[in-house]
Amino acid sequence: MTEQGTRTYSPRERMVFSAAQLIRRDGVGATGMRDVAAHAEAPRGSLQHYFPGGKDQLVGEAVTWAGRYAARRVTRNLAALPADDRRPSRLFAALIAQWTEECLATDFAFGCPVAAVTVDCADATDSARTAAARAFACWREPLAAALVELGVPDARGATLATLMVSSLEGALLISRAERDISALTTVSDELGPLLDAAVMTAR
Amino acid sequence: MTEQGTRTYSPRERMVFSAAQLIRRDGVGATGMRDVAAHAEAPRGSLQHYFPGGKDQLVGEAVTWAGRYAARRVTRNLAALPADDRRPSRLFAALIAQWTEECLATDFAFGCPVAAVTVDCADATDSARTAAARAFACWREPLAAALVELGVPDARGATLATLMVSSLEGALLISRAERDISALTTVSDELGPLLDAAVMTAR
DNA sequence: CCATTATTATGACGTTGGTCATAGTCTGCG
DNA sequence: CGCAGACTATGACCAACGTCATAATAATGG
Repeated sequence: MTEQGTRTYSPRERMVFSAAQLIRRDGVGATGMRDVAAHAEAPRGSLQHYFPGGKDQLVGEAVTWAGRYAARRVTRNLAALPADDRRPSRLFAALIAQWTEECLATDFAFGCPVAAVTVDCADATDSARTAAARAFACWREPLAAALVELGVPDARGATLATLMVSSLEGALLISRAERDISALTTVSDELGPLLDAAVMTAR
Repeated sequence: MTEQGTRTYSPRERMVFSAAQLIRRDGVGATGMRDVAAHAEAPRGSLQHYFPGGKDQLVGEAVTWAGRYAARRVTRNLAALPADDRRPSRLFAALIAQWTEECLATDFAFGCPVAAVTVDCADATDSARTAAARAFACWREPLAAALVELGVPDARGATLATLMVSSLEGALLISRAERDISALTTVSDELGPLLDAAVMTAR
């Protein structure tokens, strides 16, 4: 009721959001529709009303939402870079740091929902697989643009963005399995110089 | 019966092997015990006999097997490197190539079983999660040793191995979602120079 | 105030999954 | 032969899931 800064979300939005949360914690198979409704504090009857396409539709929307969320993180972290030190390595470190904090704060309960959908549905439901592909694209696109803005040559922006997302995704996987953030920090430290070197080659 | 080069596997081994195959294709949740027995052409009754610990035990053994399999791949590809060009980038490219061929040959049906178990069970069954962690360690260890043998300083062997596994794992995820191997080749190409540069710094 | 639509409530159906119980078959050895 | 032990066969149980059918309630606009 109280209309503060954070706007109030509709039940439908909450369900998509909750689906993404549960999926990235438990996987697609272990996430039930009833669980989603309960987690979103939304009526169960609304499921078939808002998502007549069933679970496939809900999973698809959840992963799409996750892709846009990741993209927002990129542009936000780019904007937050200090004016006197805007190197690609700083952007990558900031992104890794955000995931790292999330791991620590939640005791490694959450992974990436896009990864979860890919692993669980890549060979089953094609709609979910293509949604995951779009989510990855939606994530890499602003990242490539950010790299170019930071001085990386156009030709390498996209490939380095792919490398960044790959490393982040893999390190997140390892960190979650090991319940230890060292994989994340290692990737950030090792990849930083490579990213900054790409700026120099523009010369 | 006929004792040729490929030895014959026991029903128990076949079930562990089949479990890994099905898990990396469909995920842990979507892989049923009955499916595993059928895929292994093993009697269903043997499940409770060989795996009294139930599905958890089977999943754990499958991911452990996968870790050892990945480790074997590393040492084998290291040994197969040409004598006149033994750079870390060649080893990484060979590993990536193996996954790439597998993706293409199976129309991107399979991912990594360790990733699947991590995504599906990290927050549920702790035994599976620790098994996945051990599998990652079992994979990285010979990789770090290989890098050192190729001239990488001891201090960086482990961290670069982590970076390699992370990138490979993440690129595999993206490639599977996109049904396109470009993420895998990109990672291989971009990371190669960095790996070789680590040899030079030994000077 | 009514009618039409949007939303929510609830129970049931059919399937599938993991697990257990029980009994059967095979194997080797004394 | 006969009897352990290892292995296999099979059906039942219970819980959970996605989906559907049906009805009730709220919101909206004329």
